[in-house]
Amino acid sequence: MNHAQRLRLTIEDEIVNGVLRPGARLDEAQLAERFGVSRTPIREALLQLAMTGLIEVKPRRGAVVSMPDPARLLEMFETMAELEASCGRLAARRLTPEHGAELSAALEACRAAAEGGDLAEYYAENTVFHAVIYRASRNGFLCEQALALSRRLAPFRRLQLRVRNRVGQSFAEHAGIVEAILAGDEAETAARLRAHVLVQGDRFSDLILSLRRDSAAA
Amino acid sequence: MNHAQRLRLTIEDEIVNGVLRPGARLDEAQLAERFGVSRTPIREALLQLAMTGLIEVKPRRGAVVSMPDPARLLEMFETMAELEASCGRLAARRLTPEHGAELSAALEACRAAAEGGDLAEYYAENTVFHAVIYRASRNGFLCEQALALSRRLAPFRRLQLRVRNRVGQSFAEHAGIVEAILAGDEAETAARLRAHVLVQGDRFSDLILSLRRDSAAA
DNA sequence: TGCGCGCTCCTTGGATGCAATCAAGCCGTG
DNA sequence: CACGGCTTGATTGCATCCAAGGAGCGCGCA
Repeated sequence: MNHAQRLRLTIEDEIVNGVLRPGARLDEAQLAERFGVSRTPIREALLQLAMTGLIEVKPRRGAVVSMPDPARLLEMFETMAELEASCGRLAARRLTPEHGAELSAALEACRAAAEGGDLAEYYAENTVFHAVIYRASRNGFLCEQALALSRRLAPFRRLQLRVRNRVGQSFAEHAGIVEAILAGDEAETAARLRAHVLVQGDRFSDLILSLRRDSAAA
Repeated sequence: MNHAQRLRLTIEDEIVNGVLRPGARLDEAQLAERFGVSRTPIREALLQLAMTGLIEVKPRRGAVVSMPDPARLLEMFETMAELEASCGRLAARRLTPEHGAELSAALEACRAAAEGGDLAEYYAENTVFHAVIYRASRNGFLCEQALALSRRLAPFRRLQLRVRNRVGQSFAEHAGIVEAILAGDEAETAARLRAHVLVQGDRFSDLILSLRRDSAAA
């Protein structure tokens, strides 16, 4: 694969996984030195990331990891909720036995992680769970869109699970969602998924406070 | 604005407006000469367009305007239907008098174009009509996503209206959608919008045939 | 004559160098 | 002492140059 593509994936990973925080500056020369390449592939990678919305390039002022204001973040979460609801609705309509089994397995993994009390593990299994729903929509394109927005929101969702008792509540919602999908209830699935994702918007003041603290610490 | 940005917008426009057809090859040197710049900003523009999905760059083999296979195109239209349904649902819930007025005005413009029998004009007013619905969702991010996918599908939707009597039917559906939104009926709005967009998938064999003929002619 | 191998040329990918622009700091003046 | 303009420095943006990798073509061999 190309340098630019590998760099793009690497930088994207670092943003998604929280190594590079929202607001962090991305200096071309610095990145070039770090990866041992010239500025050209760095520039190409940054431009591509800018198109996905993960970073922003201000003309003549370089690139920074996107830090949407709270209002926009809320819009993004709402859009995520709509995408997930669509995936879930289609999954409920078209569920194959294979996807049903995957879904149940992912739910069990969430249960195990929740009972284990390991936040990082629950976060990972939660991600898998949602990805299974995307795939179960049996619409590859929609699945890609949902994954893309999910990655874009990852830096912010990461802060959500710390809210008190959120893990237990989240798992309960997961269980309800699976139940609705297995029952083939499209409307119920969509409604539950919407609510599940939007909770993160309801708890919004917490998130804003976390962001403020993070950027103050940086 | 930058050269790369202007080039991106220009090339994007040419793809959306059918000047550059799906499958067309995008030669860097050729484009560079045509726009009187070096290959660097051309490369940057092409990479950005690749991230939006409008074009595909194959390593060492250059860029071509994306030509999704029929199955993927169907997935894309289905996703578009879901996005539009979401926009419509939110619009029905949150409609302001201003957006209501815009919606009625856009509907009237569609009526005029439909009665005038001008396909190009109806196509334009149709685009405006849908854009008004996106905006009426009062979610700027969702609106952007819908517009982006809409542009990406434009090269293919363009072929749809030629289907016999489609304009009249399309307008009737528009009227029904506006009615549902003004009534604040979320579920009805979503259902009607889904059906409206998916008609383009139902007529799919026509589209495939058009594509085959076009690529044979090219 | 048909098939396979190798060569050459064309295209892309990356590096480097140069120019333009913006930001910040400094000096002068009111 | 404060404010404004200028200058300088750093950084981006573009052009040019070089290398590497395929694809197509021709030649040779069976």
